Amino acid sequence: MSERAYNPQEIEPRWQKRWEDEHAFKVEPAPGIKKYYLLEMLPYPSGRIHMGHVRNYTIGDVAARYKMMNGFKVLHPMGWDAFGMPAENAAIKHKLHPAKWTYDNIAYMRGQLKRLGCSYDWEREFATCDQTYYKWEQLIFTKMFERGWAYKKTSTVNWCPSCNTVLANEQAEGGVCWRCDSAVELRSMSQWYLRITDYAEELLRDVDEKLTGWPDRVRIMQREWIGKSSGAFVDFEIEGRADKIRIFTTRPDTLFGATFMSLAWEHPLVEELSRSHGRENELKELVARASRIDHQSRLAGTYEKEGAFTGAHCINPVTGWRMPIYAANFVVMDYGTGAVMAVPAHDQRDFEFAKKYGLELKVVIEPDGERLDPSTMTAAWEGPGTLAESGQFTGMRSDAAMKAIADYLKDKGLGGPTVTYRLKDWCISRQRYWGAPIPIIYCDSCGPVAVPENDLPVILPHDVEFTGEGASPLAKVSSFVNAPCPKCGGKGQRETDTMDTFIESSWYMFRYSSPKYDKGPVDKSSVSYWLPVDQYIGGIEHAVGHLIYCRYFTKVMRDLGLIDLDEPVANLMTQGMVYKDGAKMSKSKGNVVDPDDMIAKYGADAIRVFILFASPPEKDLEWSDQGLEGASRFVWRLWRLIDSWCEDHGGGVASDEIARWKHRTIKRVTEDVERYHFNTAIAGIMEYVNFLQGLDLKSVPADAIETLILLISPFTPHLAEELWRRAGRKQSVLSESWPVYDEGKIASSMQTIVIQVGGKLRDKIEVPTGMSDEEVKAKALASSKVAAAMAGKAARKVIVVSGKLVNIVV
RNA sequence: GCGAGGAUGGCGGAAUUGGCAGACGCGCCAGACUUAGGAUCUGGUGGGGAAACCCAUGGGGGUUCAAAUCCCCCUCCUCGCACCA
Repeated sequence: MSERAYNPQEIEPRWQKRWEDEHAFKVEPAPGIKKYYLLEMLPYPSGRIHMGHVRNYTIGDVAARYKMMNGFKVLHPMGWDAFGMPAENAAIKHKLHPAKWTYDNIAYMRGQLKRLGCSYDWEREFATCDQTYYKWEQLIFTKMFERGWAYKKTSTVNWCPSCNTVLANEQAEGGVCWRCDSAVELRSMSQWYLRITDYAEELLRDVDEKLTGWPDRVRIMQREWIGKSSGAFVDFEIEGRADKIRIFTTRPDTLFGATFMSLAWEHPLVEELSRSHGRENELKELVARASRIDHQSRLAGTYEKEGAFTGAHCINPVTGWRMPIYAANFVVMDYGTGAVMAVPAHDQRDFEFAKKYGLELKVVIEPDGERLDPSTMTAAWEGPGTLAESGQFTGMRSDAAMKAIADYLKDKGLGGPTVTYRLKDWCISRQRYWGAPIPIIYCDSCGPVAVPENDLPVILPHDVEFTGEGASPLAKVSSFVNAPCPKCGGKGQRETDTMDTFIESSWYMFRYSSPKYDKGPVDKSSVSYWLPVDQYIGGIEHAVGHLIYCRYFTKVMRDLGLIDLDEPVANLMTQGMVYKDGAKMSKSKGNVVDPDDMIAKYGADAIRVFILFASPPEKDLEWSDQGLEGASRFVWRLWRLIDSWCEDHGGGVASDEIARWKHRTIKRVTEDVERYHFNTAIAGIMEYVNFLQGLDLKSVPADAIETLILLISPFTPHLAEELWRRAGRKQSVLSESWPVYDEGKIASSMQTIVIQVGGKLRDKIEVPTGMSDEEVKAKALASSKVAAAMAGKAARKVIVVSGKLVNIVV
């Protein structure tokens, strides 16, 4: 056998260069031709790609190449989510400028992606830290500001008193600073917010109506994240004061049973009420303990419910009951209004609290067939029932009373029906350098003013000192800070916070449609051709964050008139993680497998085969060096088979059997690729290869081999191109059509029928295809094995499944 | 606690509609070629049994001629949410 050794280290770079030189993956809109937008989630340029990236991009690349061969114009772009903290940390630690660190990383990682052989249109590449990108993001922000969709509000941030800096939540886990382990403090700061809650209802509705191509798991997570809850609000008068306490409840039917009031300890009224009643010491102790409850025990619910009486009372608006006002550690400030009317007889938390502090219970819902006695109850009754001691509503069913009481409150001006969302407005201020500057100038006389479009972008200044201390690094750059007011020309100071990097990744999929467009964020006609994304692929970890924000931005951009689209992504796939030795790959565990090493040793095609074959895309994948060896062996086998055939083939004529195998394999691989079952698609190709290997290659016709090359091309693109030329073809496999199967050629003249007796396999017979059920039944009953199994008993019933099986019931 | 998903050989996994359980691959065993094999090729490989056969898809029950697949109960694992009023 004369054979040339398979040499991926030579073949792969050669084909990668050729694709690049020939702009093989460059696409432009072609009206009238079907398009396909395939997108993988924007990577952060951390330095090197990891196996999770390899998996993500390999899955995407197979789908992209498959669609190309099916005649689609495929938009398959790649770029960089380039702003963010790691760049700044590198600057602090290694004295590298974040821009240099970032662009160096991008250059290296771009090379890695090219070595994987992915089919990206590199001419559309951009980094989100490019001025030409964030300029348009700043424009979108100013338009939102002008409409009141972006606003400032005071809220708390994590502050490390030792490092003298603001910490992100992930840097303050467990309430300690990630760098120095000091206890983290909370500080009030004025920050920018986006009114995502204005879109809560539409975001929720479209989860059901428009995200039909998304996994249910993600849709459920989004629904819960938005967290819509219907109920009523009620205003309670405070004794001796003009202001009121507003509460939200999902159980207005229990209003007549409200006997005290619970406020979050951060509630603005708590301190004032306690002070005016001389009870600030008691409150201080509660706050000291409550603010120390860490995230872990809050989740586990392992801390005790406790509270502090403020000394003040409010009045139940329907009963006139004097309700003591407590600060309670289990009421959270950032849901509803941070105030809860306590109904101890019908809410378990309130029940426990009332027992601890000796507060009164009032039963207002009687369960069916049972009478509740406040003095002997051991738990709250939270179920439905008939209203008792509830004025005009007494005797009404609780479900009907919910609406009736809410409507009554509205009539009397005491409250009314309302809905509450768990979703909160999006805080986008970051006290960081490496982000897009928020384009606002504070003027002493005009207040905050948006930077006009002509003055955009507000460029991030290059020369900044990175100490890791202080609040916003930009605040120390006077040349940046001082700027005239765009309105009155007077003295002004720039906003020195930068934007959350989730903003960049919220609209990049639109920018890819017209990445060089310089008259606005996007060219509307390009967006209408390419969008929505037909297939989006990425990690499940973005199920609520990124995937809600980009949906929100789509609606905002639509309402700003920039695009005509309600949802950015038609179909979503969330791929599983890559593990090694049962754990997520990480430097600290020392179980990282470096893609570069593997490419150098086995070639990209072998890695692609391994990663696709080892597990279906949605499931987690366990890395296996032996599995990779096996994939590599298969690639070698493919090479040898086809190479040997090219060396010496005798113009064979297709036998029925070869044709049957060919068409059957095309069918199987096509159907499996369509539903993203790449592991079984590859298994099907392996079986075909096993079959061909058993033949005298001289008898194998060209179409059998050519079909094989085309079928493997999305999986092992370099190998396919090389072998395609070897087989005498001049054009790239990319310009070939995906093979088509002929159902008529798949059918065999004989078929195997399984014979069961009492549901157990007893024999198999070969019959001509299309034999009638009656004849098959007769043949089955004639089998000697069947006779033995029946042991002389008569058949009570015979079930025949055409072309498949006969089951004889005795 | 609530919600979602899952459990199939030594391992990864397959079985599209209820119809031959274990495709394909890894590993392992045997053989061929070989100075050599961690290369390549051939064959074997769920468990028990000499065999006929029997047992087997986390455990238990059920529906059905027929169940990995449908229904009920239970165990364990993974993920998400969580004092949300």
